[in-house]
Amino acid sequence: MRQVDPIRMAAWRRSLDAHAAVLRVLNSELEGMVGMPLSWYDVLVNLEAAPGGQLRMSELAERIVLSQSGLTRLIDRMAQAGLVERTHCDSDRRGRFTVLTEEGRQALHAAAPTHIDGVWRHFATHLSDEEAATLADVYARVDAAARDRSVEVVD
Amino acid sequence: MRQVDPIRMAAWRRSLDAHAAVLRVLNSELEGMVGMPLSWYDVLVNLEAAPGGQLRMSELAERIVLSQSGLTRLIDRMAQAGLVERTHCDSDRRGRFTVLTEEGRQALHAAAPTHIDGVWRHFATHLSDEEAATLADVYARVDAAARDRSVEVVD
DNA sequence: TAAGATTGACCCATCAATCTTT
DNA sequence: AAAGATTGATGGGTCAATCTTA
Repeated sequence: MRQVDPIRMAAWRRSLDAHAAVLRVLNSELEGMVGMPLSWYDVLVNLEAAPGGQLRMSELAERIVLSQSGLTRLIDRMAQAGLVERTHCDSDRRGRFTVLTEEGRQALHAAAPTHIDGVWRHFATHLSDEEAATLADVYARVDAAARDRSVEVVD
Repeated sequence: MRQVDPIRMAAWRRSLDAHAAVLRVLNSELEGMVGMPLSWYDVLVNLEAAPGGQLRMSELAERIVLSQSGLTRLIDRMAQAGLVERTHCDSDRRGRFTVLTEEGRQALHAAAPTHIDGVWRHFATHLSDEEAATLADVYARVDAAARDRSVEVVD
């Protein structure tokens, strides 16, 4: 069992609280301005960045860090709202694609300015260039390690 | 409306995903090893650090970034399990205190090694000393700004 | 009237079980 | 039997309304 030094523990606690606080504000602003929860926005962003505007359910679930069942229900609601559609995968008929609709693309573009402005005001404006680079670097490593628990060694 | 440069946006997205992934692992490990969710652990840590092992509901809600109603229900469950008790505040009888019980203190000490070890393996071990100091510093500013939305200026 | 806390109605996520396809 | 996705049961969170005390 390892100990964690005070500086690293402070980094952990501060980042936890700050993330919770920022997420709460961003969610509330996006919901209030364009009536869209942040979880929907994340799905739309990932779909638009994907080739053909479509992703497998399992792939999408992994990207937005959501359980498969949680994603099924999230996509249910978004499909109900017309922002995405489901199609079958020809090569493997167990799988399904979630496809961005034109309406979904427009909703994303309508929401983006509010969201990006919020990220600026509540997060990015507080970082120097060096700090931003450090965060991007650090969290790329942390993220990769947490997602790939098979490399976990008790040490 | 501001734009956010690619480095800061990368810092934001990476930190979001990494936090979600790390929280998921820590929660799962704590739940599996000692049968306690992370939300309970956070409450216990805050109570133990407070003078007299007690905090007002509103104060506790703010610290763990939870709505007041959410906290009421969280404390309901923890009191049911015997880890905390509620008392009334003499000077202002609208308010109530949540007090750490001896059982709660023991549960915290039983859970701490697992949690601290998890924070080390999934987060702290990936940071250099300089990076840890940077994160603690950055998130102290971000947290303060997000909590105090009254200082928010559209700019 | 306002503040602190709680409750009711509702939304959303997870685990375990299930169904289909490989 | 295993993988991809979905469903049922359940736990836990938020907003708006309510109750009590200041």
